Amino acid sequence: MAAQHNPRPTMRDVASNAGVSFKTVSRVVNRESGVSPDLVKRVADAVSLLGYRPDDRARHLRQSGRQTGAIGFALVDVGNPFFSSTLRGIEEVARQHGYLVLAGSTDGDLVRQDQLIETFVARRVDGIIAVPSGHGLGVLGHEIARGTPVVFLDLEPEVVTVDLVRSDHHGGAVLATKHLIAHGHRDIAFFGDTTEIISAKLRLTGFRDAMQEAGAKIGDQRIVTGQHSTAVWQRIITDYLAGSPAPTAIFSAQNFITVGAAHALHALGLAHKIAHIGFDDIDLAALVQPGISVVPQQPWDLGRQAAELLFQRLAGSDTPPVRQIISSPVIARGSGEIRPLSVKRSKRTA
Amino acid sequence: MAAQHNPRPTMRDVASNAGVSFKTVSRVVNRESGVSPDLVKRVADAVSLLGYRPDDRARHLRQSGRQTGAIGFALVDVGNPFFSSTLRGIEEVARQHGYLVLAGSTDGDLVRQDQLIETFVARRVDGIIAVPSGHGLGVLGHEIARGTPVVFLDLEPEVVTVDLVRSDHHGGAVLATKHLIAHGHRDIAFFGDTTEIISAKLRLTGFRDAMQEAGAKIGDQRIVTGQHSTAVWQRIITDYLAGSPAPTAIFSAQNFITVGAAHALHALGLAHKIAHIGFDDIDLAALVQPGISVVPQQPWDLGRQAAELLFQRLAGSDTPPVRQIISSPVIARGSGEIRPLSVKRSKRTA
DNA sequence: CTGAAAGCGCTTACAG
DNA sequence: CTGAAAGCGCTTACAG
Repeated sequence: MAAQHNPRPTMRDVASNAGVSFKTVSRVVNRESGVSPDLVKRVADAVSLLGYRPDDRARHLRQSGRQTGAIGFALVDVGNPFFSSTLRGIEEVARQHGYLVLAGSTDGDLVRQDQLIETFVARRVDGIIAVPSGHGLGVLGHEIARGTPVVFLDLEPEVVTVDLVRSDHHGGAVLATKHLIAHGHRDIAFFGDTTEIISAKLRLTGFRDAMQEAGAKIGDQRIVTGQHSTAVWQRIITDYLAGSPAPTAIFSAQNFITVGAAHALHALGLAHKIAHIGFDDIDLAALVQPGISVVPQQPWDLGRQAAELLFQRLAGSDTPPVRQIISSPVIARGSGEIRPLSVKRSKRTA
Repeated sequence: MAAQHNPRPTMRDVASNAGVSFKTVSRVVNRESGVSPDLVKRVADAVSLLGYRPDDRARHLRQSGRQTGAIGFALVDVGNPFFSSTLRGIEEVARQHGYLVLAGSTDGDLVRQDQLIETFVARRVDGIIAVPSGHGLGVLGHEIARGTPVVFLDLEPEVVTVDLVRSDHHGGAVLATKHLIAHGHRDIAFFGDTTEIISAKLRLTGFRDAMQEAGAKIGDQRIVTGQHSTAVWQRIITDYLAGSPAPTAIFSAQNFITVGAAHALHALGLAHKIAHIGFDDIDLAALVQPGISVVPQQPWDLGRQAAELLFQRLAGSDTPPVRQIISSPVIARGSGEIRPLSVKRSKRTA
């Protein structure tokens, strides 16, 4: 049934081929000193003849309590460039330490997150980096309580007892909103991820806070949140802007939403009329007319730093939990500097 | 030293807590039938009290020869959206089968690829999906010979004895080149990945073939290949176009290069003068002025299909190797339809 | 329905 | 310098 034709050779197979005890094979494979050159050669020959590869599972089993050389990374969606860049950053650090990264997408769903964490635990990863679901910690909470080294990335649950690296979601959203306000806007629409995602909630709160500080009212329909693809966001925002009283500016609080919003604005011919700022940078944002202003993140650095923190824990550090919160200034490219139309509520149809 | 404070409970710990033999714990944990409800309850309570999690490594060890529930994916760079979308597609299929995906970046380097494959093998993955390095198969070749199910993705080594899923690199490049030729171009510059990458070589060959078929000569300096970041490509292409005799059109044969090329063209004010077509689609390509014409790929589908093939092998299929080669037509958005300037070689400086 | 024995492929003590 | 024994945490036969 299985495509595995011939079973893999074991140490015993190598040993009998080389005419030594399998303990000697173990010594040679692990490059322990004190084996006669003659035997080393014979074993090495047998290893390459048979194509022997040690089984890490068996190896780690006996070394119970020692490290297994793998860490897990539970992220929201590897298909999102933000998270995949983050993964790449983690991978680089892990590789320097000789570690493998097990990664999986949760889509922000606690059930999927729990499945993933269980899988990591079943394989006895040495530590976990996680973008925790807004629905709770689930199994991850047990692992933290048990003492498994965990670092949170991007998101921050209410109670944090472990290391954390994330962007300043609230502060970034405040900056973005203030940027629009400074350019004369008071009627701004906010499009963001579902507030079940912690970072999305923080960004929304930042928007509200900045608006309130400026004494600007947020109309009933001005906040739209949800979990959608770029294409769906484009449709939602197109319908929104084509509908009655359009805002003078929009704030798209996530990379896919920003792409959708840009498409909507262009399709409606409003790209030069309605101001637009995004959270998270995207390719080609500088080349669109007008360029899309954003508050960027540094996903690669976030990943690197999270991994550095995790490996410090794995090395035995027991300092109090670290909180690294990274801010970035607005990148002004044009779309965020459009001033409100003097004639408000210009009528337009798609 | 290790942050692992209290060691994980084992089946024996659960057994002594529940007052049963550890074999009974094994039965309950594996939901085997024929355990009295009373014992099931006592064991279940002990499991949750102690926070017992079975150790998959030990489990698989005894089930020698059976499947371990993990597959490996050796890709070039998870930070590249093309590959991360591919990974996401694989992940979806793997999840349906209850499998975990171990993924890692090779950067096209055979040494890194070998390290990664060795790691996969040491963990006894059931199968491997790989974007093989142009420098050879290395350890992967041994694994294929040994009978490990392997599927190639995106790239195709010279000798293929396993399943393969990839885009039609040569045909896509021919289409792109013909598209430019059909719009009057004969002097086209090609920017591509290093030809050590198999797909890059195929794309270059497609370019050459289409040019030759049209009777167009390729000038000495018209082919530029290398392995660079977007920013470096931008600089290279800027310098190239700012230098003497610029081509009337350019073909950027990879997503990062396309982004770099677009930036270069815009910075030089040539975006409306020199035609441009890319291989692989990118976000916002339709919104730039002019829109960037491309031959797209479907990375998500490539991943899904590769995974489907692998799981068929894991289920025991032993049909001859499958070759799935996917083509896409040109998406014309403007940049690829620019006609050559009547006044050739307009002098411009950056 | 429940359990004691043997073994998966290795490493860790212990002998010689 | 080399090897026979015991054990890692489980599952697979085999007893009762």
